[in-house]
Amino acid sequence: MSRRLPPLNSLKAFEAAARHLSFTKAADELFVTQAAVSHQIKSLESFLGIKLFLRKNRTLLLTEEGQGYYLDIKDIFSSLQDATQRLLARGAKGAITVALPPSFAIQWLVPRIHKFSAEHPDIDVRIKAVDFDEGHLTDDVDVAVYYGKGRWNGLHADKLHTEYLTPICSPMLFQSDKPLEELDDLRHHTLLHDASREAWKNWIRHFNVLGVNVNQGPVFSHSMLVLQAAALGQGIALGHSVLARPEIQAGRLICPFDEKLITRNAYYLVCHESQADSGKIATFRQWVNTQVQEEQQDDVIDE
Amino acid sequence: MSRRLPPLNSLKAFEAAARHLSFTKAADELFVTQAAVSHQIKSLESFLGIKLFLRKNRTLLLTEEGQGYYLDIKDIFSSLQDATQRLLARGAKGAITVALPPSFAIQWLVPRIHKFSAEHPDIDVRIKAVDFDEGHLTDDVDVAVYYGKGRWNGLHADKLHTEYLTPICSPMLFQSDKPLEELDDLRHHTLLHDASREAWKNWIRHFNVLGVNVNQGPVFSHSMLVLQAAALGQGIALGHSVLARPEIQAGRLICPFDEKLITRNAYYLVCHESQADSGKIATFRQWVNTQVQEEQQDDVIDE
DNA sequence: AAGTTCCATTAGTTTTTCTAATGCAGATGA
DNA sequence: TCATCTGCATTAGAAAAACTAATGGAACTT
Repeated sequence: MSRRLPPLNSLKAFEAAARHLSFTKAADELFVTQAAVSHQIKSLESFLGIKLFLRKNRTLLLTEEGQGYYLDIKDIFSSLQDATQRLLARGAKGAITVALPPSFAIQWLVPRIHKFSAEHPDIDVRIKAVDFDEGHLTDDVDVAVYYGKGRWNGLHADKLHTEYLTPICSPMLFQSDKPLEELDDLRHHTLLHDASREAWKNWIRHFNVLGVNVNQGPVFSHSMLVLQAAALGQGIALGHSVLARPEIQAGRLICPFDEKLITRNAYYLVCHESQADSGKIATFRQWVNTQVQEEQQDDVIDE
Repeated sequence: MSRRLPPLNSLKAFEAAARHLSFTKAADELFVTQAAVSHQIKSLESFLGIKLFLRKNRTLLLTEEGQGYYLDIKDIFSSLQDATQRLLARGAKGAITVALPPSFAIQWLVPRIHKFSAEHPDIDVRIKAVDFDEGHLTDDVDVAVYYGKGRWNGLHADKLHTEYLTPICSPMLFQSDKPLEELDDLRHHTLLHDASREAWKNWIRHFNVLGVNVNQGPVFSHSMLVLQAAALGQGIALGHSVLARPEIQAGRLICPFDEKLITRNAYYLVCHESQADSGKIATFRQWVNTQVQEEQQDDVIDE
């Protein structure tokens, strides 16, 4: 296939120059200098071996050949514009797949997603709960929620909530005969653990709580299970503020203490850097960020 | 007009990569490395914010969006190809205007131009005789014949004939009673001058001819008039080999001496450098050069 | 398990494109 | 009619884009 195409960037200059019949105006439009346009046109003319413009005294005219070529090129640019527009429109709607840990899905995204769907009926959201791994941003997943420090290579990450850890338990437990007045009273209670006992261990150490055996109490594989156990009065969990929030607001869980340990990790909404700012992904990111902001403002007002 | 066009050169890479479904093959086609294609595609995808390819294990696939875009882009490139082809075809035929001195037109081009027209019926030749000036390669003149040293700024020049000057006169004069056996006999004859008397002056000096008064004899404004005067037996002209040739061949003029002074100047076919190698101008140049070559070969054989 | 095949990435080079400063020629205008 | 302006061309050098060579990784093949 003999594809001797003209230098494409020169065509851009040619189209503008022919439209304005002025190199200077074309240059303004393209945000370059008049000299740049002059160079480009010259290189196009010399590639084609055909004069496209007649440089008259003070006006610029198209040659016959130039006129004909301009009409063609104009259409071609317009087609390209259309095609690109269609592509972008297509990228702006359709399905978006979100991968995230089940607990975050249940406690945060699912209760809110209907609002997104109402605002953006074009975008069909698919929620894919995955056991946490940080490798889920694959071909069929557009965005994911990761828990971590916010630095992933080649990925764009929006921090969602500033999280803290605080003990939570059923209100029944709080009213029971075992005291829960001060931190040291934790020694009388069962601790409920999430995946490992590290979280409680850090918390206890940080607030210098005495007499607590952190190695006791059941370990659950998922945060949701811990919350469930706590709600059922089986012990005291160390609640993530974000995940526990709905249960606390519903009154099924309470925070017996005011001590809050701000975590170094947080939930992040991540996507490929290159896709962060366009189409449906940008739309989704924007919506999520707005949600989070509104909630954190509410928190401030609550306190 | 919001023209956010994608980077045009990336589109070239995209089209090839999508057609081959392989960056490596696209790179081969475009005579670049695979890395270059990879970069271009990446920049296009990041401009659009949309993944165009799925990089699978060992195969490359277009995404849905990429597929749609490819079909559009393919057509666009093909339109561009067509438009450019049409333009070049148009540049290859149509009218060609030649500006040249009247004498050269009459003695050389006009007698031969019918051959060109026969070989290239698409090209309509227009001959514009102009009094010599070297400024005639303007907008409506495609090629010109200049007399000079062959160096004109920004112009392409093909040397036509190696010229020499030698006295010429009517055969009648040669047979008359005034002798014309050796150079010094020139003193007995009228010299016919072309525009100025410099030419004869140089010739006389170069061959060390004695006793000739160069300041005598009529001066004519055009070479043609000198030839005409010589043919009518009014004196001895200093003939340009190229211009006098037809008259000599026809027997209306003869060269009484063998002394020939090769000129520093010559006739050149000139055109704009940028247009020299394409379209009808290239065709015309090629034809003229062929003519000249054939004639000079004939000359060699004649001698 | 070693060898392939393809694409991605990195750093550095080459090429292209652009700019700033002038030049030039033909209007325009006092 | 002389100075000024407007618009394109040209030049040399700066900036940006494109490309290369080398290397790495992942998933096939043998």
